[in-house]
This record gives sequence, C-alpha cells and structure tokens, in this order.
Amino acid sequence: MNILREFFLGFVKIHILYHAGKEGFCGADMMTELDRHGYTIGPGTLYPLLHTMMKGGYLRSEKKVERGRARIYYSATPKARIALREIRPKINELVSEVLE
Amino acid sequence: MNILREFFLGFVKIHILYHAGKEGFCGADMMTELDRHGYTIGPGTLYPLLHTMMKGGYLRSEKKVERGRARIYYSATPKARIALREIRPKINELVSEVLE
DNA sequence: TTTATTAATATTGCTACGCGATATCGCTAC
DNA sequence: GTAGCGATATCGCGTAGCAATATTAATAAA
Repeated sequence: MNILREFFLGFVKIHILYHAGKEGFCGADMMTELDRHGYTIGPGTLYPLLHTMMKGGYLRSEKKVERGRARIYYSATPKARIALREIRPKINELVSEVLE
Repeated sequence: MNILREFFLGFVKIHILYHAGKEGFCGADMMTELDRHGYTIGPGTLYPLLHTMMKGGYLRSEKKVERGRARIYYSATPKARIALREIRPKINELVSEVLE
C-alpha cells in the first residue's frame, strides 16, 4: 500500500479535467506532464481512463496530425467545466485541513 | 464514474493519517468525521482499510471500553508521521496547480 | 442468569479499477 | 508497399471499493 500513490491516482482525473480545460492535450502529453510532477502513469492506465471520461461526457476528442504522428487531442466539455468548478472548493476543504 | 468521489477515496488514507496523528480515533468516529465533510464511507470500506494500514505499519490499535461499548482506538505510528510529513508538500504541489 | 438490545467491528462476494505487458494503428520516408 | 516509429488500444490478472451480512461485546430487561 503506497498512500501517496493512491492519492495521486485519485487526483489524476481532476488533473486531466484541469488541463483539458486550459488547452487540448493528447495522451502522450499527459503522461509527460505527470512525469514532470514525479509520477508515472502507464498507457494501460491512462487510455482506458480517457475513454471512460469521454463516455462520462467530460471529454471530447479530435484527431490531428502533428510532426508526422497521428494524435488524439482531448478537451473539456461544458460538463467538465461545471464539474471542476464544483469540485474545487471541496478539494480545498479536504486538503486545507491536512496541510494546515 | 464520480470524479469527486474517487478523489475523496484517494484522500481518505491521508485524512486518516492526519487524524490518527492528532488524537486516537475509532472507526465509528472516523465515519462521523467524514460525514461532516459530506462524504459517506461504509464500514465495509473503512475497516478493511484500517487493517491494511495497520499491516503497513501506519497505525497501531488499542482496545477500550467507553460508555458501555467496546471500541478500538487507532493512533499514528512514527512511520505514519514521517509519511505524512513527506506527503504534504507533494499534495500541495499537485493541488495548488488545479486550485490556482 | 438467560435473553434482548444496541453499537462497534469484521467478513463476504461481486464488480470495477490499476496497470504491466502486449498488440494494433497511422503516418512518413525510403 | 513496406519498414520503422510513436501514439493509441486492449488483455489478463491482482486488488480495492462497498453494500449486505455476520459477528462481537457490553449492558439492560425479564
């Protein structure tokens, strides 16, 4: 049981909502971005998650070609923006107590 | 897929570490405390988790009798305190970006 | 002193997720 | 067209979440 890891995994979805709201990203981008924070997420975790979030209506996708590579860009739906707005204060409430 | 719920579940372990470090608590206390934040966690989730955290060396337990009820009080081990100290800045890093 | 009551803790069984390993797809260059 | 590469997708197993259920433990009632 790795407590920090499990916290991180719970947080990944929110992190994805946030980045999808700022600018589109592709799966590989997101893996790189998370690595930057010192966390590794494999494709076997990320892609099924992205599909689930699309089915849930949080993300929409768009196919593009960049530098000779096929990529799928994900961006936030209105539902995602609303969800993020609602979630933020709850995160703040939960986290601020522990961080004090 | 309930994104906020899944974030909360990842956060519960850290919440438990925090409260165990401040003062001992029993399972029923923790369920009440989490309810206060608007989250419900059932005994079928909480107690197996407490056992896992004990096996992992994060919690120790002590049996007490209070108001005619047998209760098991959990408190933080040194390992838990060290873990919490290490985890805090990482939480801050992950969360502050999303809360901006 | 049995039996009932109530609250706390524990377990079970099913479902769904994490994720390493593996496969597939799509583009470009040759 | 096909080789090579990077991005995306899937498979299979182990494990976590959790509602429902059972068990434990202490007191009160009979």
